[in-house]
Amino acid sequence: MAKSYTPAQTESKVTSLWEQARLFTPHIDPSRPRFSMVMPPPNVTGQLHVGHAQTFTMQDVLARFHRMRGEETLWVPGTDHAGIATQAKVEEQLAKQGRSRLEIGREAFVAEVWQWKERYHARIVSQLRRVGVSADWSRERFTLDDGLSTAVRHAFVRLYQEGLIYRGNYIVNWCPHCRTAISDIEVDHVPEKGKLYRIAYPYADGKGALVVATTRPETLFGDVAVAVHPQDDRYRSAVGRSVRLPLTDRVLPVIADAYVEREYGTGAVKITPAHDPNDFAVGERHGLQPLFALDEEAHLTSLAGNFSGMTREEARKAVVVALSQEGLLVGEEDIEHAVGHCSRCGTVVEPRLSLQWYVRTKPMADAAAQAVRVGRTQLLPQRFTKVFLNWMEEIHDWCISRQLWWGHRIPAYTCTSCGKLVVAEEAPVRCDHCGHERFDQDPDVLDTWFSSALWPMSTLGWPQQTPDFQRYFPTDVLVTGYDILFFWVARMMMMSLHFTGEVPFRKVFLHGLIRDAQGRKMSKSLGNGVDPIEVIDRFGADALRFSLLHGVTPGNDTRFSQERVEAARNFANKVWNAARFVHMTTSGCSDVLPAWENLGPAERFLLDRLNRTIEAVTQHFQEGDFGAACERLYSFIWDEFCDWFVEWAKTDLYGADPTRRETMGRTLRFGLDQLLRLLHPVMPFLTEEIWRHFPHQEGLLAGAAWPTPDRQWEAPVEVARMQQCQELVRQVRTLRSILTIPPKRTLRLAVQESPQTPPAPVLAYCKRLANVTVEQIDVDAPAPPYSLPGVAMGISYFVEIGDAIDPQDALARLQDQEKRYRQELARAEKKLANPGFMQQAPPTLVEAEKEKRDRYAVDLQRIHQLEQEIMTWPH
RNA sequence: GGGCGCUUAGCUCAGUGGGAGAGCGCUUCCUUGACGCGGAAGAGGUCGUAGGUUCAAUCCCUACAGCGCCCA
Repeated sequence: MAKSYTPAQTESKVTSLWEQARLFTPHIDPSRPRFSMVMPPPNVTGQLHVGHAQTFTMQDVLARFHRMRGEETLWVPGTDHAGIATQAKVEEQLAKQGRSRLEIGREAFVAEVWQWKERYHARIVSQLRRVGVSADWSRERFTLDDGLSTAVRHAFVRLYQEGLIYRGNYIVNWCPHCRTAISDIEVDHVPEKGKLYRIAYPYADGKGALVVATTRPETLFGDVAVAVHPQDDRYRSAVGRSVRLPLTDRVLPVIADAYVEREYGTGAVKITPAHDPNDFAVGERHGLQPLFALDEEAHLTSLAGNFSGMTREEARKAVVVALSQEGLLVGEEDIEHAVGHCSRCGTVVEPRLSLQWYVRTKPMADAAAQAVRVGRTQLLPQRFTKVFLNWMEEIHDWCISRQLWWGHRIPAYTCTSCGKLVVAEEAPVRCDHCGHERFDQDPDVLDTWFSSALWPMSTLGWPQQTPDFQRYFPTDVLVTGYDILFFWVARMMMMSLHFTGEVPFRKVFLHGLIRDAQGRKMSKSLGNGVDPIEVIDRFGADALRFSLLHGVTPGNDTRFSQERVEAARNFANKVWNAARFVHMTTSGCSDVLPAWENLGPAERFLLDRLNRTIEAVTQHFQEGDFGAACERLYSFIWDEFCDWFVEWAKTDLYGADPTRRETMGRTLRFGLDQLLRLLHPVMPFLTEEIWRHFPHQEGLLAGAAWPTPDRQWEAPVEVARMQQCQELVRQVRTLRSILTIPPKRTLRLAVQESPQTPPAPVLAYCKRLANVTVEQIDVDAPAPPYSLPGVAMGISYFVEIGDAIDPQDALARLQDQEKRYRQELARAEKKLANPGFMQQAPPTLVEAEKEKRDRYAVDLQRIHQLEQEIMTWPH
């Protein structure tokens, strides 16, 4: 094995080994337990960044973990067409070439988008493979595939037939830049400074004026009335009169409607039904015909006379100037209000009356909320449950039509002869109303999330009852970011429960977002997005994966920094070298663990620690706590295995006893074997490569069995003994450091025999680590010359310094230790003397406190003895 | 306005009702036969503020402050 781990050379090789073995394509076997999961499909809009790498690494860890546990594991990969986003990208590209989609037409444009899709799809798949995802590529899906499109049409038609999809003229959130409707949750509300204008609408009879308050004077050309509150005494006489609409010749009625807030502004509001949801409702109630003041690009319409053709912003200024010239601008007041922006392009959203398709969400939302309430689906961390339920309880109908070309075309057809609307999975051939044979299909497409909502079902074959669907649905786990809880998770819940009666997944692990080193969100405009491939090229895929999981808390955001990746790379190298050591020193040994009775204290210590690590890591993976799992793996491997066990092992490996050599060698190999299995889900390439250097029955590590804890490995006595050894070593090292004794110089260590003294084999492990020779002396034996005394967990010892010892110095050193131990002892005694503690603290804790007291009492007693001894030294 | 999260070592962040932790950085030492992408020894924190519950609070509760996110 090479001196350091070189990821570049091994990753592609290991990838092809996995693929040749076809380990990631499960075969249906109902006698086995099963684990299934769908990949949240990344958008083909662009390439992946490290945030994607994180979510897919988490999923990969779960897939590998469950596979190793012997479960028939399916992880379905795929990509999403991302209608509005991808269309915008391609339009941008065309614009750079001086072309536009309207110019080239729908068919040619869609062909362009498919080319874009192919390019980014290929890029995304190659990125995923480099990250190491162990998904079943033979089942890969794309939201616009035939099967998935069939599912979309099927769902649409059924919901329509059930009255859960309807078409209607309502106010939608209209993005004048994207020129499409968007749903409520695609609007970001941003507080902005604005003005509340007071405008005089003169009464038509010339007697005075009614002053209305508005933030949007430019829409006045769409006004159809002025409304006041019916109980507002100020305006009682105004109701029923008429006012003249400023800057126009039109005359408007003054109406009374309880929607008007008397306290806001002047208590009189202009009613513009085509551009405001509340005004629309008022218009409906009063039978008023809406008028469009703004067109689809938010330019003023011909109703605006001289102002027509202006943008909203231009028109506002111009209208205000014109009003003030006519003396109709009564006042303006600075205010702050929430303004809706298109979450895609940032343009201010224009509420606009238009004919759109909607999903009636209420019934489905109730079912979804109930499923979460009773725990059929569990959201983790749990705090997201409240957020989810809250949203579900206040859900609005979902506008699903988009005035785009890239997406699933709405399966609604209008007879060109009689105008009859037909909603059907396939285009109708003949109108059953008039017999005509020509239809126009609705030009619009569906919101991308409509198809995503079906993803866990449609990728498995739904609406067909395929073997995959029957075997793998409902899925077990969904891993995704909390940012798409409403967009996606909620909608999958609704669709799945409605169509199948089942929840789509039993658990949802919601994770946070990856931010840059300064804590900012990664974005294209900031240019702070990180390409996982660049990181992999520099540090290796395993280092990237580990860095993306280590130290993360479920549901919390994480900062990405190169230092973290470097630390992970160093860890990978550490693992590599531990394996290299085992490889070099134990080549003749089998990896079968020797019988327990043949194992020494160091080996038993290792197995005890290993046991706990297996338990902890298994539990953390099951709970989706990847950060905690990595922490545990890191400290077990680095601190316990490398820093201590391997160092102890050297004593036996380089020793003269062939039995010890064999026992230790086999334990080392076994320990490494187990460690590789535990680490494999997180660092699959490195561990698979190391695995190849050792002979195995099980084939690839990716297909090997997950370790199981063994109660027989619990060894509290040996662990305590080895901890004494660790403490003794640490104390000698500290002494060396303080006295600046070169590490090379071997010191003599004399250990007093006592009931607490560990057996000789344990003491023998101290020799190499502290670079000492060890001899045992009688408790009553005089201190060796030139030696400093100390006490370590019940062991009294003398370290021979070799120089003349100043008794004052030795005494001071002991007294310092005594002081610290006294404090500890006092703390323990104080607790034990507290009746409240004795009566109410858990008995185990009281016991532990007693043990602590006894331990410090023994140590203090030994320190006293040594102090007495020093007193007898010549001063 | 409602909800949620965060506030712990210089930086980035874990963590637990009962003796404050990691990584990086910093100081000193070490080319010991796995690893300098390493080893050893250290320095460094009134765990945001003020109350409360408890035998015991960094952890639970309340209020407040600051930062961030979501919803309206």
